Amino acid sequence: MSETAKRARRGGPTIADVARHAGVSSMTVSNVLNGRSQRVSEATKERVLATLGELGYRVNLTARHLRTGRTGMVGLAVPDFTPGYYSELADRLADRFAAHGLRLVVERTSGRRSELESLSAARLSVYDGFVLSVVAGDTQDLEQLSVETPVVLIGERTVPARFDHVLMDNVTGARMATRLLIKRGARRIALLGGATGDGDSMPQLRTRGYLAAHRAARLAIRPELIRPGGFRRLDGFEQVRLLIEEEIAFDAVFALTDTEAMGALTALVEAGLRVPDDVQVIGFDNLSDTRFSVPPLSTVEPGNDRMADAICELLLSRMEEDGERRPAQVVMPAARLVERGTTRAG
Amino acid sequence: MSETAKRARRGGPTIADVARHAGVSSMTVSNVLNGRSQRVSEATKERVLATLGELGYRVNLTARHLRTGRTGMVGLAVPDFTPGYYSELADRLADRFAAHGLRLVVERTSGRRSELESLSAARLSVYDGFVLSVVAGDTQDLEQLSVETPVVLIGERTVPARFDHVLMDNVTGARMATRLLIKRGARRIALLGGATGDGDSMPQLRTRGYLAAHRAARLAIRPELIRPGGFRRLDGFEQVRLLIEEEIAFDAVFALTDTEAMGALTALVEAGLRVPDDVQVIGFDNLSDTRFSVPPLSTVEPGNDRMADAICELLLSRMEEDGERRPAQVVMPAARLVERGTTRAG
DNA sequence: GACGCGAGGTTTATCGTTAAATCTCGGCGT
DNA sequence: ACGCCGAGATTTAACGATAAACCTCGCGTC
Repeated sequence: MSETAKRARRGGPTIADVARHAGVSSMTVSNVLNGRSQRVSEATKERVLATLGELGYRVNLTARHLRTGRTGMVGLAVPDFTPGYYSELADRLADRFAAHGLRLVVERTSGRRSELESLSAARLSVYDGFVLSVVAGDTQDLEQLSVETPVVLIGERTVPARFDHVLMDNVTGARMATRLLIKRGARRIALLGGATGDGDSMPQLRTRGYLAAHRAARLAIRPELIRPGGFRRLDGFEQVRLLIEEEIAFDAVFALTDTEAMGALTALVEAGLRVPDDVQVIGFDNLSDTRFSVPPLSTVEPGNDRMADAICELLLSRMEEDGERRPAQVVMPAARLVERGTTRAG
Repeated sequence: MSETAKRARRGGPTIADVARHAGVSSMTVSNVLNGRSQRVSEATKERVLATLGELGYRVNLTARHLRTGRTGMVGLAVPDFTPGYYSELADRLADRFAAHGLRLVVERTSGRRSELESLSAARLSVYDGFVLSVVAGDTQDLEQLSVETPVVLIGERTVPARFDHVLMDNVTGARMATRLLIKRGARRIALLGGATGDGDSMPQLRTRGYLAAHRAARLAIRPELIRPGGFRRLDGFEQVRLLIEEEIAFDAVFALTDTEAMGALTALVEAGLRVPDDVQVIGFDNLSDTRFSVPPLSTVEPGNDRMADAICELLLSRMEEDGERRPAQVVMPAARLVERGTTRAG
């Protein structure tokens, strides 16, 4: 009776229920569940397994977690769910963690708040490990963040030295991209999403590469070609339209992200400009979609697979029994150019 | 000493630690934490709050969950992180649940296994509610799925009547899209991603709408125009290329998803065909990106916002104290045409 | 015959939090 | 003087699973 009431209130049968039905102790059931077969005879094991199936038992992960301290879940915080760099990263990471018996779950760093909200709160306690992208977050907040959950940071910001950190070589990548455009004949390269200043945000770093390539080639920097704004498809589209509308001459576009480059491409086609004959275009990130634009987009491959590998390895090593002691590491794979159809042939 | 050891082993301070430092009982701390201020005097409250900050206490969600049965988390299972439709859905849902103090976390229904893996296992026990898209999953498996966690299904498959279910009007939407193309003069409409047969998978349903519109217009159905395959950008791109290569005449394209339509658009442009003059194009889903293609894509809006509303409402009502009794509901918002630049003007 | 040993169990004590019941004590009505 | 009240706390008992310590035999050994 009280048992029925319990069942109705919440949850299915517990280990104790199974134990009672099978005429054994809870621990024996637990041992069967966890495959500790040395401690259980073949006969009892059979009996327990039968009862397990009969009652439709499901392990309660929350309880197990409280006791063992492991959930088998790794969290990934992304700025938003829209497809692009982070969804591809998520897929890559999910594969890798799955290979280690861990499941990846993705959370959005809620719209307006800083990422830190998603850390500082107790939210982390649910995960065995956490991957956090530091985009808008303030380095300050990170400093005073104390968590026991292993964390790997991704992103370009300078972060406290105690964190493992995986990042792209933004400056070099951007310099390579710009240099390629110059080498292929471009003289007036529009920079979409650019941001000057000596901070270390992604746009600032990539802009720095853009500027460095210009200086190296002794090419004048034209401030009117550095277009600020977001990095979405729409932003690329609008910035190119504005350039044309304002009659600012340009013969190449370096968009800070592939998504933005795709938008730029669209605007160019719409305006009747030929790519790469009239205007060359290059992006950054090497998203899988970029192979299927027209023409296929030239871009910077920031070492996506190596980054995913590194994130996974670093986090796993921290999650091990005594991996806590190892000093924090910084991994920055080399960037590489992918020349496709939006830049002229060498 | 033993306290230090404990701290070092795992986790920060517990309620008990705080209580000891503040010279009160655990319950008093708990009451302060949960804002049950009627039970705590102003003075003690101050003291506890001070100690809380001093020790850097963070609530352990797992323990709370075990005790209260609530996590404050809602799960969403998607087939992949990358496709556009699910990312947009996830963003929509995250906003809505956030407004109710719940956080949405997204899981991938692991690559090859059926979605049911993500349900049948204990994984669900972590969530207060779960949204599951039934794409490849077998209806059979769903039948024998017994969980206490409230679940809302999304997707086109017929599902057991005991589940709340939100779906698109695939047939009508596809019929409307096809009819529009015919009305605008199309006579040979290629169907990308089509699948005949009387199943109720998304492609089959949308194909049914395509066929129905043809019959209604007494327009011959040409089997060579029904192109099977996936629904990604690449698939749309390749199918159009194949059509051209095989010299199959067509004057319109109905792509089963917007993503695929974008790929088709690219291939058409590349082939020098003008849209919508030579070939009209229409997609399905009304992804936000489609506004920024060239020309902007005409498409079918399946009622995305209403679907998100419905999913949220249904799940929330099930999550309430005694919402379990309400009979299961099926919600299917009306589809609506969005005429943009890839179809001719009326 | 005392002892050790290991296979196959069971008991006990938590993990951190909270619902519910219980305690304490000064004030107040009759 | 006695009972009652209620604000402000405390104590107790879970939630479900499991690590660690502890039983209990039957059997082989010196």
